[in-house]
Amino acid sequence: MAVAAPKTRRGETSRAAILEAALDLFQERGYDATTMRAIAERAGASLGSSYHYFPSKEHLVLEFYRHTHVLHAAAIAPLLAREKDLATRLRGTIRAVVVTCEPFHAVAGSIFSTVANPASPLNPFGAAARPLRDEVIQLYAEVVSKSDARIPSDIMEMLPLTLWLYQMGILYFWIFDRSPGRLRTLEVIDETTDLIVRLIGLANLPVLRGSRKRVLSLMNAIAST
Amino acid sequence: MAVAAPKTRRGETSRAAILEAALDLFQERGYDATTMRAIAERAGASLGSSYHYFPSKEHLVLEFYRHTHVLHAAAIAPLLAREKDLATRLRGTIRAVVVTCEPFHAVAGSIFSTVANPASPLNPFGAAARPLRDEVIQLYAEVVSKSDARIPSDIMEMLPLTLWLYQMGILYFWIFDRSPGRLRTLEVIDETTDLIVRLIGLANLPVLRGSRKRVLSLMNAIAST
DNA sequence: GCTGAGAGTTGAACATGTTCAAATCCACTT
DNA sequence: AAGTGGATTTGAACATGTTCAACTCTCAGC
Repeated sequence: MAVAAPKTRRGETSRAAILEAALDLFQERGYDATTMRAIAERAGASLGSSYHYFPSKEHLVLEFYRHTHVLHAAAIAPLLAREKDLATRLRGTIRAVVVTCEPFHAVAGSIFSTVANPASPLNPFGAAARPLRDEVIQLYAEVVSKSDARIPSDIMEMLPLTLWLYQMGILYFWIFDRSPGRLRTLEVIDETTDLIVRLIGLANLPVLRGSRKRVLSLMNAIAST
Repeated sequence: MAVAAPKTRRGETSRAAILEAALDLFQERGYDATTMRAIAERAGASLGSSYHYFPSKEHLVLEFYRHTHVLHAAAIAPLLAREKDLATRLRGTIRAVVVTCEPFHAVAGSIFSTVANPASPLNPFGAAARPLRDEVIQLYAEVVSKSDARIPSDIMEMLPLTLWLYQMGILYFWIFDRSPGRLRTLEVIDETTDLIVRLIGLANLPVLRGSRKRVLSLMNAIAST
């Protein structure tokens, strides 16, 4: 593995060509059917060059995720700037996730299996994925904090991480969704986002205080591993 | 892929030798470091023979999983026969899962990624894995139904499936757990099983009725997909 | 213009999961 | 005993992710 940032203009061009070829081919054929040789060929580079800039095929998928994240963030920016209602912000954000990923639905399954593997450097909980993960969590922090909802600080603290996990759950459901226009996923999103906001409101009930504290401290313990 | 059940005594012997060699090597060296050639060699068979009985290396891992399920069911039988308290039954059952799987911790990542792969016919939500899945869910149905807890029927209906999902979550946490004796996982199990039982008790509160109905009907809708 | 060091490139070589057509074995029939 | 058909076994061949030592290119400093 020889991870290397390009240091010349020529290097930048090569790296960009390889990445673009990879993203295109992943969309066209899926992850498994895309060989490193095919990527190199389409990029007009050699096999070795690909490995000069990307330590492994899986690292190319990570770039793929980064790409969709950028698209997603751009897509929801107007909504987040305009809307103050938490349920609306959350629903719009999660809906935008599946809408943004829609072009990749056919290949999402094979990519998911790679990513779910705890041994993979791509694993969302691993170190390699940390910068991207933090960015996404930060996005959910903004969804919540710039809404007009009044949320207890202990919940507020865990909410972005929780919503990130929730988003992954939705994506997993979405992968299986064969309904036309992915309507079922959208319905589930509408129902669950509404439920989440409602349950946050209920968390202040005295009878729930004990469990709430326990749940939050448990999540804190797990997250700080 | 040429999946084949052995039809002679000789075939049974070969299949058993290959499986045993695989299980041994997985434990000794882990999944990645175990090559199909090494399995064949230790089994005294040829490379092609392994593929005659097991369509892929991952299928060998799946046999591993089936094996641990049998061990797990046997391990908790006495507890389930004796104990009536739901929290105790649940805690014991889940603890037994990770204790049973402990020798295979190093391989578990591959098992999980195999199982989580939406494209694979072995996916737990797919048809091929249905027998094993139903067996596990049935086991959780027994954990709940033969306890002395009084549980509303609508919750009772979704609980086994939910607990099966919960078990998968615990296993995923356990895979990442590097603490000595996997103590962190055991702590999380104790805390979460207790929380689950407590939350079931709270579900009857009038103020939670609405959300409870919505959550359950959502889960029903998802499960019946 | 020459040179050298470092950046970039190359493709052969390797390891390993998987396939497959041919060879071998064996229980049974005739 | 010879034949037969299916089960079993074999290992060479293939596909593909990855490594690496050698090669080429570029350009700053002289």
